[in-house]
Amino acid sequence: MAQPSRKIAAKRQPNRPRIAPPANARHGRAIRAPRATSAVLVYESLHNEIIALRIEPGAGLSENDLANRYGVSRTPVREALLRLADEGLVEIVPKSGTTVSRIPYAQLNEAIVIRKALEELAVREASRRATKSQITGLWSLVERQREAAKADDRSGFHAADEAFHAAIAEAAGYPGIWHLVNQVKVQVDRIRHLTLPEGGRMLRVTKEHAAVLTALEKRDGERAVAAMRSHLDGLENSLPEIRRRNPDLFVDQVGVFVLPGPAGRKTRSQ
Amino acid sequence: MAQPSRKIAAKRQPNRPRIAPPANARHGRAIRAPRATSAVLVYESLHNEIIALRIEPGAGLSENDLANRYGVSRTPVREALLRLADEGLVEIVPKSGTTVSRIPYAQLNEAIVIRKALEELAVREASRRATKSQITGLWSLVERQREAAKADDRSGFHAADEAFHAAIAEAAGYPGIWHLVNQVKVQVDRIRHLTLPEGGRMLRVTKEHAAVLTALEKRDGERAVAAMRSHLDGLENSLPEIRRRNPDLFVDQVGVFVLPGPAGRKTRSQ
DNA sequence: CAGGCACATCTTGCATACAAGATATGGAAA
DNA sequence: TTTCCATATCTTGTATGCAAGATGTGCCTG
Repeated sequence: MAQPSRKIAAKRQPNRPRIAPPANARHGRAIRAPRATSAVLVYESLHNEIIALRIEPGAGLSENDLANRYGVSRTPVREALLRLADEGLVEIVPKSGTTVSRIPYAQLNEAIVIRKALEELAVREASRRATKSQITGLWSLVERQREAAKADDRSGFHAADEAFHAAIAEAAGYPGIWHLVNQVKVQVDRIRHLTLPEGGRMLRVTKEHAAVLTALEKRDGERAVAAMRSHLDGLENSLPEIRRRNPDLFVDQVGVFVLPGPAGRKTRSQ
Repeated sequence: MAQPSRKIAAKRQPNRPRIAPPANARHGRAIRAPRATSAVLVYESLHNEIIALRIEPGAGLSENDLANRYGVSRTPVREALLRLADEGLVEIVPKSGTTVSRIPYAQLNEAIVIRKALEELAVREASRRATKSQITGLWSLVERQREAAKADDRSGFHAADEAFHAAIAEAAGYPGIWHLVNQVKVQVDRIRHLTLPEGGRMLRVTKEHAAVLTALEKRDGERAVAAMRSHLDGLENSLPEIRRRNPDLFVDQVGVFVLPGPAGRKTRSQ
């Protein structure tokens, strides 16, 4: 491949956009205003399927198969897979194949610790800077969440949960924190569906949010941080039990052999 | 686009890799063991050019031009640009064009604050968990940095600087922190070359690292955190002056019009 | 029966052609 | 002169074909 022959600058380029693109990409991958292209649709579909564990960790993905399945060509499928690989949800081996990543168990604890650090920063700052209207909005989110919990609407509950955390970051003046948290918690999200429907969990989480918000409203930053911390401790403790129940979904260390023969447990999807 | 007709799982797929891919993707984009493909080479080249401001913020990039310049087809160029767009270094407007992002000034402070939170977490934990050999390795990095500073080797100095921070995260047992920090500080890196060669800066930074490490070695976590914090405060204060000297490189808010006519200052590259 | 090697067949990486939309340009009309 | 519109030409998005490597299969050889 040739090196660029000269400094890149500006021969006349007649078709240059005059409007700065929408404020999507903040710190990185993040939201990216859906361009509604086939590639984005495929990406979102695969992302959801993988996060929801509807595609089994370790399963093979073929660009051709996916292209047929979605009725598009390999090009947008490939674009989607490359983004998923950057997120760590699939693993591409150059001339060989692409598989859905197993959940890297060692990263789960790390992800939770990092998330706590980021969200504590957010809630501390939000306690100082949140406006009255932002606090009102947060209360309405808590209320919406309570309603979803009572109606046993898990999907709506989860949506309100995410909106709450995003709004905290927004109120802190650091909206990028929520984007980062979203990146960090990708693998953690995959085990969300594995938590047993422990009775009253949703109402408990709602109360924890309310506790955070009560402290925040009183501008008691440290108490808000503590409440957020204990809120986020919830999942961490249940990790070992979840793994015990679903051993095949996890992997200890990436880069090791997966024993395929009769000696090892058959871990490949088929 | 058709929806996938049935649950994705496992018709027989003869060519499935048996070796788990190398442990590249940790939390996200991150390192990704260089696949030495054309797309990666183009990506790395463009990434470096943009970070070093050798390509002007606001300049237009055409896939065709880049393909010619690098002597490859549009396909790998496109793959590189998509990754850069996810990182926030370029902005793609669908059927119109691609430009190098201007530096979003508002995000710089946020990035620095987030970085501080992450690195404080890392150094606190490293103070507890670092092994003797890790501490020895850190001292050698400080020494290497001191040598580069004395030799006025800015590039070597910067490499050692980054290695030091990465090693702290490693010693903390949270290597993913460094990957996150790398993502967060992308835009900040772009103004690194704009700092005036304030005399003795490199030696001062080296001393700050030594202070962090001295506290860490004594297992005095809080003092190490404080040292790291003041270390990272350095750049934050110089932001306004840097912007004052290079107003065209920055943008306040994304999503606004860029006045192209004679009424406004001509901000496009050509 | 065991080991090894050639080959068929899959995989991803890249090049190229086409499609559809956005912008700039130039001329026509007021 | 100013405004508007048709159009040429650029842009990115997608489809498709080819290339090169990797893996599984089965025959061949010992």
